[in-house]
Amino acid sequence: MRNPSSSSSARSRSTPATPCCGKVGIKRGPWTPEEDEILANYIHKDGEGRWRTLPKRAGLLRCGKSCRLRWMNYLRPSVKRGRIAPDEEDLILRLHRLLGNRWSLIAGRIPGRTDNEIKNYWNTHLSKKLIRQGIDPKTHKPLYPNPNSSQISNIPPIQNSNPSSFPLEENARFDRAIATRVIDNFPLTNLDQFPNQVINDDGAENRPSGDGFNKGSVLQSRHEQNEEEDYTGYENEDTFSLFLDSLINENVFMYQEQQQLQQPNNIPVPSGEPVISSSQAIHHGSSCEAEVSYSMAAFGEKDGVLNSHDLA
DNA sequence: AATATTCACAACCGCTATCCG
DNA sequence: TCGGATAGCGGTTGTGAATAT
Repeated sequence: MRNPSSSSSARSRSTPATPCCGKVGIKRGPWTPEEDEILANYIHKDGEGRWRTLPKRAGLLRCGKSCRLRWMNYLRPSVKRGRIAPDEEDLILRLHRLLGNRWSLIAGRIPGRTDNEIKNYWNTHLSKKLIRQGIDPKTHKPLYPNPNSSQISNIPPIQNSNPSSFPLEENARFDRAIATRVIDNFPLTNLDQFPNQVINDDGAENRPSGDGFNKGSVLQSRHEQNEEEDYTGYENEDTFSLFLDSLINENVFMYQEQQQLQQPNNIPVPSGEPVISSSQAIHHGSSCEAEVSYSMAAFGEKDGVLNSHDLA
């Protein structure tokens, strides 16, 4: 991996002089350690935000957009460096299967990883890996439905970091059934209101004010201002977060049961999906356990909970 | 050793959503 | 209501490093 700060600003040579902010004389290309230090020191002193005017205030010959990107993707203390771990890779696969190219949403569930990093990792590693396995990385469906006509039949399968997460197609059917139902109940704006989350040293999750957290904080302030009104967005946010957490743990029914406790008859189950029986499981406690077993069997896991050793 | 190719990823671009006067 | 400013997102580009020939 090349050192992003040590290389010369070759991009500025090769790219036409059309700075993203429309200003001439703005430096582009790789950041130098000196620039990094100036930016980091300034943000530590004055905080994030007001990116357009930040370069001038900090004394940088960069556009605000570039400063923001550099801070978000590289300089932020919460950014984790290093290789994507197998369990992180597996989580990316699962979340992508559920959310598609919603990189910021995916990144929000993987502490310390940025959307850009996950996007890059997907494009350079995971999408190719899925293709080699005969799986369409966009749909997570088989590229060649008929195995007899498979053009990749002679290609040995890639060993997945977490074999229990495959076969993907089985999982995808299940996940999409859930996702369809949930996304229908969480409009796009609500989905996008889920900020990245930062894990504190003590392990608690916070929602700081920068890096996409503005929407969440605005949402909260709106909620506080309109407590008298029938406003459900904030509840949806918590519910969706809970849902994603449950997916991460592969315990979808924990989510569903909490849904039932909070809002009975909240999410209609579409017909024709295998998960439809889960609603029966909720309403008929005796069949719940069997349905959990069925659904989790599709994930190749036991007891419906994804343990850390399962991911290792 | 020289050259070509592939890989990995930082950075940029264009666009959209939201805020705010 | 409108329009400018701002923040954020996802797609794409282009570079240096690594590897193959």
